[in-house]
Amino acid sequence: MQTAPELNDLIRQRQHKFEAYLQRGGQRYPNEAKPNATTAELAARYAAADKETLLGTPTPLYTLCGRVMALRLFGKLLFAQLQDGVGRLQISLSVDGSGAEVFGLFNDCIDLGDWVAVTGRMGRTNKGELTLQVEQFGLLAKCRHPLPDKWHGLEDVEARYRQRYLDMLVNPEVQQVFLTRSRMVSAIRRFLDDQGFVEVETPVLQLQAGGASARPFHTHHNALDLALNLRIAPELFLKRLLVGGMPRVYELSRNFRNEGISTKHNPEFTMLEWYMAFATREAMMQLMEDLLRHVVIHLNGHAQLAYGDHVIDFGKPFTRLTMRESLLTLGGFTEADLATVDALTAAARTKGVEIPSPVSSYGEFFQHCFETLVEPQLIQPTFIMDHPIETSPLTREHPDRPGWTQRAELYIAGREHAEHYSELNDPDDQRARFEAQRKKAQQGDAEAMPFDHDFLHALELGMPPAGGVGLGIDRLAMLLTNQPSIRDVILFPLLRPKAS
RNA sequence: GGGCCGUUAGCUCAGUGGUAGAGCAUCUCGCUUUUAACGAGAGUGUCCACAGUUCGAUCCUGUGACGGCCUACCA
Repeated sequence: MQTAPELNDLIRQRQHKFEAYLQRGGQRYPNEAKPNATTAELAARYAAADKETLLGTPTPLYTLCGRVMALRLFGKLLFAQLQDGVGRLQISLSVDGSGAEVFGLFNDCIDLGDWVAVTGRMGRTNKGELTLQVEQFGLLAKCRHPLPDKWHGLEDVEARYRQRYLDMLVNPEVQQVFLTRSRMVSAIRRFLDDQGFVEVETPVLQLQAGGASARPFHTHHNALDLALNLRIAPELFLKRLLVGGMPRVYELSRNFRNEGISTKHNPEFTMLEWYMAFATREAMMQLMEDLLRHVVIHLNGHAQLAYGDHVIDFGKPFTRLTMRESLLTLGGFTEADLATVDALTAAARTKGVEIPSPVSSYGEFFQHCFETLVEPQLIQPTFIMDHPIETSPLTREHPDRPGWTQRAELYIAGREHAEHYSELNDPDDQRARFEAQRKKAQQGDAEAMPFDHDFLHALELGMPPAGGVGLGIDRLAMLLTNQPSIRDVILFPLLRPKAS
């Protein structure tokens, strides 16, 4: 919300209270506040202390710093809730206990939302509530705007995303989501580090945005007068590091794709990619399974994760199906249906699959059938292997299954979460695929991958056989925090600016 | 990009073709043990914007802005 040029009454009242506080000797935005405890520490330390004990042997003086989040006034006594980022604790001020001057200053000048430092001793009320009995206080930072409803909080999703700070301060559970996300990322890093991987950082600003099929964001470097793109994937740089002799590397980083926004897509998103020399797709699948099981148990305490209406079990071995097998078992197709594109089209039509016109290649339509009929059923972690070569232009062909590739995608909760490959390291093959992409670009495909001569040069020096993985961090965070939209696990999701 | 829905007080929401209400928050008064404290009283609005229809529009119609959900591209 922009501050209106004319202050409304609620804002003016708060300013008047701030001015009154200053006139009565209060300090303006002091910098030296020093808490010696937190609400959570005191609640834990005195959890067992009863009222008489606290009265009989006074506790040390504690100073807490936090926001005033609730006020209950009884003439010469008041209770407030102090929120300090780790918890909430009741505080009280009274004419008897704090003195008329201190009580009056607080009562007259402190509003909901103000940051205060309060000093006092612990006690219990008649109802048994642990309470810091305040003897001195100071205003640290004034809250100059009225806060949302104490009961409902801030529910307007647009306001929550635009003003995440406000969302977090009135909806403390939002902080938990991002705390979980942070712990998840730490756990992933530790797991890979323990496996001998090295975390690296490769360019975000790239001459050519390669490594995926997506439209990039364009930018410009002034001093070099150079057109640059924000990366869409780190892949081609990480593979260069394999050439350079680093056998296990990963990058956990932001990527940028100039595409639509949805509950599953944000234009900037976080992806983990790792590459491991002398490893195959199968080894990558196993490592991914081990990683996810480790992270879920580490964060959750056990391997079963509630997500929406489902309970997802990371404890059992993940299901592994070729895409073809999944169409037979879960898609309801017969061997005969899968024999030709015409048979597949006819069978798909009876199942209500939308038929593109003209019907695409066998492989593209095959994958279309998979996405429509099978993907929504893949709630429990499932690896889908051997994609058609038509939909996987940069992947090794399967040595035993011509027309199919050594690729595997991990599906959880009906969504794609990770990709696993036996990486292509034959420079002649790679050159041919770059040529094919160049043709697509010339035909107007804005997502075709640019021809990367330097990458090809690196491959010509020899890249060891390797496995590679990409894992969507935001989507994993959605799973672990039980959030339905990617915007709920991104602190500041991209929104259109409001017209002023 | 397409479809559907939404936008009313600081917040959460009702509501009406005759210029609008509740709860919380705010203000005043009372109150020294509350837990969404309570009691009495008060104030609070560009009803998203613009245009049209109408004697009269917050309400009906159109256009636009922003958001949500679905869909498309994709991870």
